[in-house]
Amino acid sequence: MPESTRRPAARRTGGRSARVRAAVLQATIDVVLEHGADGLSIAEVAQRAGVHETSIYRRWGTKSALALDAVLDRTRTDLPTPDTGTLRGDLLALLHDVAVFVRTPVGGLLLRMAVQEDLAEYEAARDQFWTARYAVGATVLDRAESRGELRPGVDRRLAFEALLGPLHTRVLLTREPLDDAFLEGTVDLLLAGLTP
Amino acid sequence: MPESTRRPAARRTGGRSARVRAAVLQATIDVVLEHGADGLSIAEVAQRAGVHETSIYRRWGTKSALALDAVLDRTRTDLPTPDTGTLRGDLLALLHDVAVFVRTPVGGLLLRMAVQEDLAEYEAARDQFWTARYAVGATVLDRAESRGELRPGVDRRLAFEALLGPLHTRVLLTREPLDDAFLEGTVDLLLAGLTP
DNA sequence: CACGTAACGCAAGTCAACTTGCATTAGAGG
DNA sequence: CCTCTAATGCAAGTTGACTTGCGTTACGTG
Repeated sequence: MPESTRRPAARRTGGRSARVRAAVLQATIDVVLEHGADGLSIAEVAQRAGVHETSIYRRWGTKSALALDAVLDRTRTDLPTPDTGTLRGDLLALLHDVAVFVRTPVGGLLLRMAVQEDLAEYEAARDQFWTARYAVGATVLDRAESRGELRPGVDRRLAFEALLGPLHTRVLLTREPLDDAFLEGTVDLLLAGLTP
Repeated sequence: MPESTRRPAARRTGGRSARVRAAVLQATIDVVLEHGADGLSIAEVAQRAGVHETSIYRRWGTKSALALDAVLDRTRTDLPTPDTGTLRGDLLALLHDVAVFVRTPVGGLLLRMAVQEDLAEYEAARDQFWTARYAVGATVLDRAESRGELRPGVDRRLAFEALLGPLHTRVLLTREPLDDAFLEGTVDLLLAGLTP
């Protein structure tokens, strides 16, 4: 039978598939929150979800892919766009929101998994995530410029990286605390610069 | 026999132990560079090093610990302290050196492994690493202050985090390229700040 | 409501990380 | 040179990630 006469291989959207997926992702989150990211066991997830191990392997393939999908499913990636009236207030609100998110168990896990390079299939998701975040930063900076609070010619992307970079460094590498002094210090340094 | 009468359990420093350690670490680096970090196999390392698997497991315990030890053994953690005569030149040289390092296979691997949290035993090494790096940054900033190039009251640690943070974000999260425009843009933004 | 098939259940097996108990070897100290 | 023992060699086993082949179920479609 020629391939062209067949239906376009309609996927099963609702019903059992959706139930299995929801149960597995929920069980995955539960296990990760209980035993940590390294304590994730496919066998335990399968048992809790009332599903056979094979079903998990056929749909997700690897443990990493399952964990990432579960975390992404629980993550609202849309960062609220602050509008406090001042650039300093907006940057501080942005940085604070991100700090709250990465201190969440799910948020911290997402950040650490994003560092792993073995998940080529999620490149699109990564690009979409950062594009959305950079758009929030650009909006904040555009508003500041229209208020005359921004030095002309500032690259939006560089500025946003300068805002979030120190936070990422602390969380992922040095593991120093994200206290208010750090958040405010980062924003004030970014606003004023190093030169007199 | 009371413990106090025994010799202080002299470790075998030279000889076979040292040879085995060197051979295993060299083989580990070779395998990682060939097959990538995920393609590291203890069996292959043991075979190449002419050593039994058990010896590796008894000394390093886990695959992660072995990989980290091999990378640290190959890493000169001392970052040269630049002295170009200007703050901008020094910051650019610092950032450039770090960029070159993290683009090295071993450097990139070290950075990614530092993110993993399951190696509690290496906390001391991490603290020492970052303390040394921050000292380099502080020296550069101190010299700039004595030349009158630095705004008074700048926190050394925050300034250094602001310099390296964007680079870490690009390498680990967004995976954008580390071209010269990025390095110079980051330094110039840090120097001038966002405000007019 | 009947049919086709995507998705699931089940059993069996592969592979590599990691463990354990015991024999053997080779440095370090006397 | 002799002894003690830390470190290695060796064999056997455990565990969990991941695969494969096949029969079964239940959702989607006519």
